[in-house]
Amino acid sequence: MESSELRKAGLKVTLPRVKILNILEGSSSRHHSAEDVYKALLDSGEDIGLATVYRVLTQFEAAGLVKRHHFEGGHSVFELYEGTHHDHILCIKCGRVDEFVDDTIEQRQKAIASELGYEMTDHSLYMYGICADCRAK
Amino acid sequence: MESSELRKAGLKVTLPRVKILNILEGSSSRHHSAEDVYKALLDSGEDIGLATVYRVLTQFEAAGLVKRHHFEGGHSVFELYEGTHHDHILCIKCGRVDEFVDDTIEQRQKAIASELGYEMTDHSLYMYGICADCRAK
DNA sequence: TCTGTAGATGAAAAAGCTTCTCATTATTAT
DNA sequence: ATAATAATGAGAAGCTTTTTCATCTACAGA
Repeated sequence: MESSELRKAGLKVTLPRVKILNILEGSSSRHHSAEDVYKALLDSGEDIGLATVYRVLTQFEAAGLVKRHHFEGGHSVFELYEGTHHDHILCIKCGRVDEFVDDTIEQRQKAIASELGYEMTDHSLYMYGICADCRAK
Repeated sequence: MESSELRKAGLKVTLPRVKILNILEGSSSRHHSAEDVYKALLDSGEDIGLATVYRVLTQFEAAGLVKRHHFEGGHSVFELYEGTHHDHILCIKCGRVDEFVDDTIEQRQKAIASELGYEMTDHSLYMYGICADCRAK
């Protein structure tokens, strides 16, 4: 059960945190805005405030349970972190998101960071385009 | 003079637009938030509203004079577009920004987009880390 | 050069998204 | 069970950015 994940993260096991974790784990889509999570909570009859959703997601991020992305458009998107880094490509028409990993790119990034004297802590690669479905229309 | 750039972009040559273009062109730093530009205008004695700064920067972006970046931290950063794409690495301690281009990465990106069925319209790679200076401290 | 009109501006209000405040409530170690 | 500590909800507040609207300006044509 999820409580162990929460305990491991040093977080008290509370109803909001369990419910939010449920939503992140048991949803067909992998990327959620805070608003998405909040609406899903309302839909399932939970009376949890938006402030709590933001707080909990931020804590989850700090605990490494969740990764926060800054897709274009201003708002944050959260994704369960499952131990594997990957990058994203988004369709600007329909919002579809695909994920990928490319070792060549990963290695060049590391090399570039150290060439420039940086100790890399994070990196994010977003590509934007029009997906096959939208082009077919 | 700058008026030709504005005319070429189909924009009337107005004082706010000329001044803002001046700031973008004649500044030591290449990356500016809207607030930065606004403050620079105030400092040089111009009485131009923040709303106009945003409007003008957005128009410049649409006209291809400027590129908008979404660095982490919520707000947009604008950079004069000089015909060459490049990516960024940012120091999370001091805010320093370095730029780089890597053909290997560029080509892998194109390949990945088409493998996934996308027609790529844009891409952005941001790396975050601690620069040499900050590590030395 | 004058003038009309489409377009640009400033100020303030509004709109998102996100965080903070604080009184109340729930969790957990004892 | 209880005390101490942390979490929650509701609303206010904060930030960045956009919109509204009345006023003003650039510039094409007379």
